[in-house]
Amino acid sequence: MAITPIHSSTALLDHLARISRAHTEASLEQVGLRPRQLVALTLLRETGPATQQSLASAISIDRTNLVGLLNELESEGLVARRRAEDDRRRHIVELTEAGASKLTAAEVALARAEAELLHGLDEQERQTLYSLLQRATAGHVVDCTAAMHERASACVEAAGDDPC
Amino acid sequence: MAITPIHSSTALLDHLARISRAHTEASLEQVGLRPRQLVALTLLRETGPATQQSLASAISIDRTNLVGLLNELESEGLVARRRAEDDRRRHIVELTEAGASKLTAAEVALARAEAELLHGLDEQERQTLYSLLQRATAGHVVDCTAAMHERASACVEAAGDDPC
DNA sequence: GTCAATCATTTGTGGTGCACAAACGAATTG
DNA sequence: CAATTCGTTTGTGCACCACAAATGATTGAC
Repeated sequence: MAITPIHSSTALLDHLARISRAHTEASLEQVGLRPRQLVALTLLRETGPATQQSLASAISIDRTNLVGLLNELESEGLVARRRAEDDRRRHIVELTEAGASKLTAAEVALARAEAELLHGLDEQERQTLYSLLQRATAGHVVDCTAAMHERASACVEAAGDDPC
Repeated sequence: MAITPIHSSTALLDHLARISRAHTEASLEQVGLRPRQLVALTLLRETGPATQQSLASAISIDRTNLVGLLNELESEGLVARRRAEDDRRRHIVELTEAGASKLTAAEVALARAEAELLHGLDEQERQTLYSLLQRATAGHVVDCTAAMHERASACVEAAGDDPC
């Protein structure tokens, strides 16, 4: 008989995300980012340049709310919008170098807050958690073919840009 | 040299919690609970009867917001408030049988939505995720001694109440 | 060349959840 | 008896969000 957990992760996810927000908000403020901006920059780094449609889908927000989010990030030079060459209706959004730096700085700033947040877990377990979260969220990214096309040509440029 | 993840879990936690909410809201609505209520009932089950102060701390919400939350849960018979015998200023909040049933029903209803949410993980990984989330959140529960005292006497009554 | 459809934008409304503040009454403590 | 604690009430404002309608630029089908 298959063992399935009778208790669901939903409430705990919600709860931990909320505790996380409380722990990390001061660090994020120091770096000058808000939670939603951090998520957007993180997903943009992971997915690579994307259309607004695919980015909205990846972040799971309404495209009208995405416009405002990108306006803020663009006005700070953290992302850039440019017209797709093959369809000028579309914008391709990409992380700028300033954005990548800011994201790295944010993660450095968050490290201590996150160590506190996850103090009940050891180092190995923290890495397991990150990996599981990454794979769970990766299962929900939707790529439009146009964005995939752009990514193919952007990959070469981005190859030397890995923040590791 | 210790390897520490350069990327933090904060953004992914936030993101997965948000996707989770989108996936599970229909199921929760069917059961007649809101996300915040689910979290409160879940933590109440895990911590046992608690003062409002310790519950607010466990859920990480302002005590003035907790009042409204408990009013809703109490009016539906899902929790009960009673005065602490040794300090009538305090209320002890506990899950009722109706509340425990509703929570179990909610988890059953959420099972499919959660399977979709976590389709990128296998069964073992889902259980690992649950365990890590539980231990990460457990590290943040603050118990007042009065609540602990109440729990000692409530434990015997609750022993036959485990929904497993 | 025209028209329908698409992409992004703008403007707007209303909602949830939340932090924070001030004030209050009941109850406890010293 | 006064200070403190616990919970409550009322209030404000913010971040984030879903949803709707309308618009202009652009593309694609015919």
